[in-house]
Amino acid sequence: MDDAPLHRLHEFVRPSSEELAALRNAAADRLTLDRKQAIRRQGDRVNEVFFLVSGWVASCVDTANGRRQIVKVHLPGDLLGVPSICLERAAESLIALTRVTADAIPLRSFARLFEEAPRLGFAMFLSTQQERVMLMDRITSIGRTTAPRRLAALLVHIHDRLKLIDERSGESFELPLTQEELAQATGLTAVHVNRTFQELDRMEIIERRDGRITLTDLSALRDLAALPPRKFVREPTWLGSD
Amino acid sequence: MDDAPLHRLHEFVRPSSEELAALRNAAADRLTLDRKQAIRRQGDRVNEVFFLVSGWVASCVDTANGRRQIVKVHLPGDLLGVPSICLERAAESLIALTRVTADAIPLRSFARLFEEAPRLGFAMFLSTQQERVMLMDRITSIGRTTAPRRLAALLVHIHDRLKLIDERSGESFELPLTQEELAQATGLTAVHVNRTFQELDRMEIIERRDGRITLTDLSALRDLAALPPRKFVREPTWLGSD
DNA sequence: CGGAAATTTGAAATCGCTCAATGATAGTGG
DNA sequence: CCACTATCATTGAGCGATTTCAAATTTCCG
Repeated sequence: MDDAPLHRLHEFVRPSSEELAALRNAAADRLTLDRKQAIRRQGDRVNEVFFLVSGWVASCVDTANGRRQIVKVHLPGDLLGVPSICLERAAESLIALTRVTADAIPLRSFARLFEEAPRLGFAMFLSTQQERVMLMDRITSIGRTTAPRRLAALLVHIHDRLKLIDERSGESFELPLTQEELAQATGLTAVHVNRTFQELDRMEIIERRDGRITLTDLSALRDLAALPPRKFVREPTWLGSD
Repeated sequence: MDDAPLHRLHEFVRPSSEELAALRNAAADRLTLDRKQAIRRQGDRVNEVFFLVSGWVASCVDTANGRRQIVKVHLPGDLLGVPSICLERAAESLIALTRVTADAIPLRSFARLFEEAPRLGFAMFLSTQQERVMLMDRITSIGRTTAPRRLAALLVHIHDRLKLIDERSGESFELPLTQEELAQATGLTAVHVNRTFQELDRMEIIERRDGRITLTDLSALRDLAALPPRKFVREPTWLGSD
């Protein structure tokens, strides 16, 4: 009956059943969108956040001169649009990368969660810090590394997150991003992403076949990415006993 | 007696005197460091966060192949090292850009703030979302724009933040970053930062003289940066009346 | 099957990097 | 107060990674 994926904050605390109920109740209506459609657009008034039930979504920032950066690729279980709650108008567009279903959570309900389930609030705080670390790593990858490393970092990142969602997920998965979208995520050009893919192919550390990608040599790919390893805490001791 | 700058979360709520007291009490010991010294290093065990009392600090991520990205330039009033609370080992090094004084806040005390002053907790949540937006904008700047635009974006960003701290601060200020450090922040090379500065000089939108920089044509600089305008909310209505 | 979208290829241009050297500035100790 | 040193800023030349533009091919989808 409840087909919802595990919420991201399960990574940090194990929510009680009341807390889970509070989360469920917060959602107002459910959206369904096709690939390429916008859940909401940069500049829109901020009235809600979204819980991604199924499908992939990109958070995009568009510059004044019409260039688009994908700042985050969201997988099921993610909260979408949270950064913009501190703004009057949305910082990012939320664009469906696949067919998507998402639940809208009005800001008022979202804020109430913090009062009604403070532990959950703190878990969300931790989860946000995790997002910050991932953004920092992404900046580092884009700012300081070459195209093959950037692509490697993105692939490894997605791989690791898929694994977190589904333990059975292996080194082979569907990658529903076009090369144009991969370019927007890595700060490159579609053309150059294409050539870089071929380079990784040639090095035999990845394989591509009809929309699927296989990370043939995951550790080589990880080395190439050159990002520091990140080990996230679960139920940190300093959180206190209660 | 209390020379501490306004805490960043003042941007979102006006804390009560009890809340301010709780904040003050959370701090354990005060550190003083010289330029170039590390408050704490990437990979260190995470035991505390820091409140920056005076001076500038850079949050840096180092790649496995020895390159450094400055992911954030901190000004007085900032909390330092918060992203790493979700990790066992620090994601970033905190490097003093000037002579610095900072208060260490043990994680246990930091967590207690959320229980004792929940409104403050929510303000910190909002403040973190603001950080996320700024990281997203930085990624966009680095991933999708040219060197002059990146430098413009950084300068405008710092200008705006200085203004927030001190209303009297104008378009002219000390910039205590070397060109090497500016390069690490913008994803460029020191050499190229130098040439880009000369270009901005020639365009007469900035002026440089002994460590000071003047944003001669702020709006031109803003246009050049090409980042979307961000208007942060104060005391959002959806936060509820109490 | 037809048309649109996505991938791939090639060639040329450009932006930013590397390397190496020179100047400028500031701090240090004699 | 000056010589000495280290750090930082600046310059030049050549190179290389990535972009741009344009076209060809393949894949996807209705």
